[in-house]
Amino acid sequence: MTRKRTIKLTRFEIEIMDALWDLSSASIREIHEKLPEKKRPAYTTVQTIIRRLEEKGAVRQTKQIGNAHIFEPALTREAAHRRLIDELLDLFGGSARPLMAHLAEAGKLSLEDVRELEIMLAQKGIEESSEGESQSSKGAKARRSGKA
Amino acid sequence: MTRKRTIKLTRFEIEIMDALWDLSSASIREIHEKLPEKKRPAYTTVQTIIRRLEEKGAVRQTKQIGNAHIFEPALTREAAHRRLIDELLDLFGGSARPLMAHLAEAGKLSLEDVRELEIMLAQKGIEESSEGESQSSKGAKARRSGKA
DNA sequence: GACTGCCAACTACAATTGTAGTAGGGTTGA
DNA sequence: TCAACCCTACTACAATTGTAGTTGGCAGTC
Repeated sequence: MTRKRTIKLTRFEIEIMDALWDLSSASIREIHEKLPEKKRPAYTTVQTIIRRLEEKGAVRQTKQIGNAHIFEPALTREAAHRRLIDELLDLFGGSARPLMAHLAEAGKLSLEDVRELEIMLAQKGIEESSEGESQSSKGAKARRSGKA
Repeated sequence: MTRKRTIKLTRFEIEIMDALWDLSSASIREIHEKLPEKKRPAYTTVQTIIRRLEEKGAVRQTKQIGNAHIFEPALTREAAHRRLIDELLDLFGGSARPLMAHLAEAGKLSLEDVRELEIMLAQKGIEESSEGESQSSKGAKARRSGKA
C-alpha cells in the first residue's frame, strides 16, 4: 500500500486539476489560461497551487520545454471523484440511499437517469456474478480505520 | 431572500451539528458527550465550534438552564445535506449522472436502491404534473450567481 | 553582448479551521 | 458562607488554504 490513497484536494485545487485533466499535460501558463476568466487568479497563484499539488502527489512534472515545466495529473479524475463521493457518503452515514433521495427530491435526478442507471446496474450484476466477485457493500466501512 | 443560504460548514462542524441534530436541543456538555469517544475533542474545542456555528447562524441559543446555555440547530440537517450535495454536484459539472454512475460503479448502490428510487420518482412525477410544475434540471445552474 | 520576456523558486500574509488553555463568574451542596 | 464545580468568555496558536509579490535565471533577439 503506497498510501497514495489519502490525497485530499481542496475545492480550488480540484478546479486546477480539472484544467489539467482536460489538457492531460500542460505548462502552468496553459493551465492558468484554461481557467475561466471570471475566477482566474494570478499566474503565481496557480503556480503555488501546482507546487502544492505536486507535494501532495496529485500532479507530477514530466518534462521541460525551454525552461518551462510540463505537468500531468498523477491521479485520475475518477479517483478524485471517488474520493469526493466517499467523503460525502461518510457524512451521510455511509449509505447512498439518503443521498439518492436528496437528489431525487431536489429534482436533480430524472426518471430516465434512474432507468438508465438501473440497466447499468443490472448489467453489472450479471458480469459480477459470473466471476464470483461480491463487493457490494463492504467497502463502505472497511475503510474507516485510518487516523484515530 | 435572507441570505442565510450561504452557511458553509466544515467537516468537523458538521459532526458537531450531527450531534445537535440528534439531540435536537442541548447544552455544550451534552453535545460533547454525544461525540464518539475516539474522536472526542476537548470540551472547550466543542465550545469554540459552537460559538463559530452560532456566528455562522447554524445554531442558535434558545434558553439557559442554570448558567448553561442550551442550543438548537438553526438549519435542518436536510438543508445542510442539500448544500453538501449541491456543492459536490457543482464539482461534477452540475449533473447528477456521473455521480450516480460512480456510486453504482463503486458498489455503493444496489439494484434495489435504484428500483425503490425509481418508484419514488415516478410517484413524484405524477404529483408534479398535477400542479403544472416542471423544475427538472434548471435549478442546477440558476443557482450560480452568488459571490463572484 | 546587452535587453526583454517568460519562468521557476522562494517568501509573504490574511483567512479559515482544528485544537485547546485560562480566567472569572454563577450554582450548590455542605 | 464558602469551597468545589461547572460554564462561559476570551485568548492562543499551529496547520491549511487562498492569494500574490519578488528575485534571479534562461532564452531568444537586436
